[in-house]
Amino acid sequence: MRLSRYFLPVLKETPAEAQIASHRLMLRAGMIRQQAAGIYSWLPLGYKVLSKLEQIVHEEQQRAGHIPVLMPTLQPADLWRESGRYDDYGQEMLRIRDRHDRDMLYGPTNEEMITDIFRSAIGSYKQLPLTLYHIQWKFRDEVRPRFGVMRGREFLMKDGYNFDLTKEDALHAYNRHLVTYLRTYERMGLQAIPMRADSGPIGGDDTHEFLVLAETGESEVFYDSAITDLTFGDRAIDYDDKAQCQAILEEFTSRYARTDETHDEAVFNQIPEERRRKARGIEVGQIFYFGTKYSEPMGATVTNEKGEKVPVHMGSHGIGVSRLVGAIIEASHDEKGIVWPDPVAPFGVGVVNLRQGDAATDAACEDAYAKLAAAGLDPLYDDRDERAGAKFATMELIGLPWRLAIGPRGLANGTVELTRRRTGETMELSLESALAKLAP
RNA sequence: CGGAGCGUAGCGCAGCCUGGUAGCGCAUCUGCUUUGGGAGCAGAGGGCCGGAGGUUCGAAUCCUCUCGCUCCGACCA
Repeated sequence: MRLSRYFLPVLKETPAEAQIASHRLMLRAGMIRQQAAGIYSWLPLGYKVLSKLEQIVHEEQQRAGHIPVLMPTLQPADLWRESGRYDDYGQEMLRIRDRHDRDMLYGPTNEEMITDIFRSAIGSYKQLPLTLYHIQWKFRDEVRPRFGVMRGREFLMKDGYNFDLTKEDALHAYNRHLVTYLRTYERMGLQAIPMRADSGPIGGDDTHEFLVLAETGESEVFYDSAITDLTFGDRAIDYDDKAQCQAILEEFTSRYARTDETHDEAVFNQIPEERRRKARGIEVGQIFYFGTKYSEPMGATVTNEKGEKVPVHMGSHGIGVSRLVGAIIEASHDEKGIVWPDPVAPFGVGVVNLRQGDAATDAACEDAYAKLAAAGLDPLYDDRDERAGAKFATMELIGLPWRLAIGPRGLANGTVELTRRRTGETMELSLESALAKLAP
């Protein structure tokens, strides 16, 4: 992409309303524009990152055999009357009436609707297990939206739902989701720690929240520092292997890690003092097992081997995709701007023309741009008629992992400058060597 | 939902107390000079002063109502 033809409305000054780093940087980098309290348009740069996160989520869900669907944002109130949540949910649910005076709502979550879909088509235990998920916009009419996309009213969430014959199978689905989430967050360059949490209005017995440690997090968390040494890595996983998934759950949840809702000071104090950590975290996902809470009242049953109709065991599992954009920035930025982890960066490399209009420099930049694009590196070429300083500042603000600076000074020696955003480390080398380094 | 603020040019702000030509910086446009860390000079464009009522000869400014947004707290998949 040529910056001169792109839409990247960066701001030199910080809008007054933005309090935390991710919100400030998203506005300054031209990623989002606020349309109302807690409601944002996603501009090209932000949308690109959001799409990359979605893609990673899709890949990891489907790797585990979970099946994508897409449910609507608007739902009929009657479904929610069946589960009893139409009255329970409170004012966070945006209620709408259509032209025929039918009660509708903008979905804050989809347990009822997915249960309805399930019951309309599935009747036998032989069709289980089944896990369906979608990535769709949700609306929760928060009393006080804040922190940009971190606590918006409208937000993009992946929500998945498992249907199983027995509690044991459903708990395997729970474990399987935990495993997929560990890999998902790690692929995004994040450390998200599963912590025992409170189930809240979804209800249920078992639940873990995934938290990214960050000073601006809304949750207070307590953990054993040994847990931050764990990495998922590139493990080969058989998602149908119950023992393997169970072992991973135990590996990642055996150390103390809890939010303030479930914190137990006495247990916490048994950890050696030097490993006790109290910090703040951003909740980026949650998994639940809730059994027959919805299947029973809504009649989602299957016939088992003995010919009996039994309600299915369910769980739901969410990842806050739009919130993750903010969470990644909170976890990865410096005083100059965003520092994207490579896998989620909106562009792979930024090409900076240090002397726009100089024939030799322009030609060298065009050449580099074409080669980077051909190598699949998705370059962003800053070909604006700006001075070098302004281009550097923009590149640092939007946080691309690599910057390739080309100017007459280097060209005289046959070199370009390759700079790593995260470290600031700069190498002067030939274009060919730079290409080899970027696309080995 | 309690408390506190703020709405003036695309962004950041001043002006309001004490009523009388709507301003500053950045950004934008034009020209010239510049050109390796957010350039300089000269010129130009851009405003329903959130909205509606009211007071007044006259309202960005005073009064009333209203809408929107933000912050602190409570709440929060």
